[in-house]
Amino acid sequence: MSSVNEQAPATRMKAEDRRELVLAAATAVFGERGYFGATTDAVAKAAGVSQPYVVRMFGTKEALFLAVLTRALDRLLGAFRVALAGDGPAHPDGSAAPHRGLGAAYAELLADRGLLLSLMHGFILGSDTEIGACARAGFLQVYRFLREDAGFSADEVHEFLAEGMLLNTLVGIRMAVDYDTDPAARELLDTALPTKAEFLLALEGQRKPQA
Amino acid sequence: MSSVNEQAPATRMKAEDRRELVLAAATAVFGERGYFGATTDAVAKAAGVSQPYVVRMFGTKEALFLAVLTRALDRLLGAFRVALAGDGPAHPDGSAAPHRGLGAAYAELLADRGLLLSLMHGFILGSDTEIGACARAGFLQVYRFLREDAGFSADEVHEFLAEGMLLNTLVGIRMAVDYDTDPAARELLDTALPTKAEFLLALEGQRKPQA
DNA sequence: TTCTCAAGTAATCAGTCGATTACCACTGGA
DNA sequence: TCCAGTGGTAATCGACTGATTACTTGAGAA
Repeated sequence: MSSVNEQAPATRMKAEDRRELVLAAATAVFGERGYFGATTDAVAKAAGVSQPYVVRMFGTKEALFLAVLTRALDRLLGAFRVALAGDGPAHPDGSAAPHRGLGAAYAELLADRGLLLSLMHGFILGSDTEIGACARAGFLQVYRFLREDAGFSADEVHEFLAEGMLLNTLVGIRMAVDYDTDPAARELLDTALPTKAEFLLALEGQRKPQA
Repeated sequence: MSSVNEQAPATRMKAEDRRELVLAAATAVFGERGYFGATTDAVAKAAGVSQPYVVRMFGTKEALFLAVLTRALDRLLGAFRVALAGDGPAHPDGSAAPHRGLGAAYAELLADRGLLLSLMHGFILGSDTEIGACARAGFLQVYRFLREDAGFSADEVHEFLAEGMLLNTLVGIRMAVDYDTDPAARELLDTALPTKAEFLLALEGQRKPQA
């Protein structure tokens, strides 16, 4: 219908660019259906290439998923780092309070549904040997960043992560589809996304175009 | 090699009991691998019956998963209700503060890994038409309970749910396996489970029997 | 005792999916 | 210009899985 989707022999492209394109497509697909629910063929179609090419590019479906997780974590930490960097000058009183900046950065990451949802799917598959190890390492990497680089206290990290997991869940459950019809859903979303509710609703394509 | 697992023609049983047994097994399997990752055969083996019987009992795999979600929500709300009921008398000052009681009830539910993890898997599959609808309805049911029956404010529900989602994630990711080796994991778990860390570690079977 | 229905299985099928193989076509340097 | 390597596909295979069918067995009411 729209965005990423071709059909013909797929215009030639440098492998690195194609890889990034496939990773982006895979992130979307894994985010929607999880590791087991996603198929390499769905990823291939979303990326506009053939299924065997996707598999050969990463070796196995599992390796592809791990690549998606790694890329998502890189993006997450990257966004956090720029938020942290741009936070200092804008803070005249000198004392540390990067919560706002990092929170906003996180909220913006929600724009790519697949990114945080793929991570979330990975988190929940902790029983899987390889995926679990990757997920734990990534989660702890984020923890350490918040604790050490961002200067959060243990309680602050804890609160920040809890907030993040709730947001991920609300996006995953597509709570926004009930925003207009269920008062509880509306209140919950308004509370969880103080000023961002409209923004989130829009990018979920759940709202009529509205005036 | 322990708990639920038989082999021979499965001793005869009343359908209702068998159904509960299968639901318990399915909860464990879905909790570990998610909806798509779990197989009806794995559920059957865990319940000690044949695979066709599992399917015929619920019609489809999806119906089985929905039954698991419904049962999990019933248990969750049931545990909340008893916690809320037993909370009144123990509170001499009269003012409302059921947070402790409900939090403890939730922590105890973590003992059944599958219960909250199956829910979590359902939550994240919000894009699926049927599962998503069931998950949203259940989530909102919990929200309303906390808001109306437990008397939480919108902010309190929000905080309580965030905490819950983080706990679910920590259980799903099996963070406890890194408790002994990674200081960050230890700090995170100690912060998230103030007094319950040891308890959680034990029931994940991740700790050596310890003195 | 007998008869019937509920509890349960074995066998098997059709669709799906990840992976493999063999092949094709462009592009850029010698 | 040629040719080698890279970017890509078509065809297909084997394993897995959810579902279906047809059959078996035990318990309890008449």
